[in-house]
Amino acid sequence: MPASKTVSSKRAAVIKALAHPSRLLIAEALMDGEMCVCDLKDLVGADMSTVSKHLSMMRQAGVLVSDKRGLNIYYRLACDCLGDFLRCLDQLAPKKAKTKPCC
Amino acid sequence: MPASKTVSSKRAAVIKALAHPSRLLIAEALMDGEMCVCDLKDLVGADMSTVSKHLSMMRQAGVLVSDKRGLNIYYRLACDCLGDFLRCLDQLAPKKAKTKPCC
DNA sequence: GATCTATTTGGTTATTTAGCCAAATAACCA
DNA sequence: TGGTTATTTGGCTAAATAACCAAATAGATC
Repeated sequence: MPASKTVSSKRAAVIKALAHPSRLLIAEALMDGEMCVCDLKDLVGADMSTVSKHLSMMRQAGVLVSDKRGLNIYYRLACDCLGDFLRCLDQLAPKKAKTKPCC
Repeated sequence: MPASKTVSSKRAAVIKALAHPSRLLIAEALMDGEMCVCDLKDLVGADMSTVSKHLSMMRQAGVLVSDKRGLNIYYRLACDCLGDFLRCLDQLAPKKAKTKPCC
């Protein structure tokens, strides 16, 4: 496997961690600050075990960081740059239709 | 389905278009300028039909734009902002290990 | 019009992913 | 200690994805 491909694999794993509606929703919500799993479960509207698996996948990819306090586990974005990342996204997939698709 | 979720679905589709080693490799290569399918096939090292399906998926997501000239079809990035997007990625998934994972 | 070339499309198969339920774990409180 | 709450893990099934091959399409060129 060429070096350029293994690099792309690592990077693709990070992107994949955001490439699901629920996971992206979680990432967007965490831009405003940390949240615990039960709050994220309410946000996503899925089984807590499902949300938990999304979260551990995002943590493993390096996108999220977790922190246990009392009974709750709080998750937050690992990197501020994710905000820019998501804003770039809006240029490609705008919430409201524009005359030109991008840029 | 809540509005925030449909928005996340559209955005997730864009991210998904980059969330595969071959597709990311393609996007990275296209940062240097347009390429035709047969060149991208050599880059990725997969069957041309496989590459073609990746490309049409990326085009549908709004990430790529294509342009037919003569017998060839040339693909290029739809948006310059993708460069920033990928650079942010490097902070989360660096090519070389850093002491701290991010930021 | 026939043929060549580049690309896409359709079909099939193997693999991966996402979801839920039930059970396990871990921390707190009585 | 035993119970309660929050979260994770394991197991299973259904759905989505990626890969290949073969066939179809669409332009060039003869």
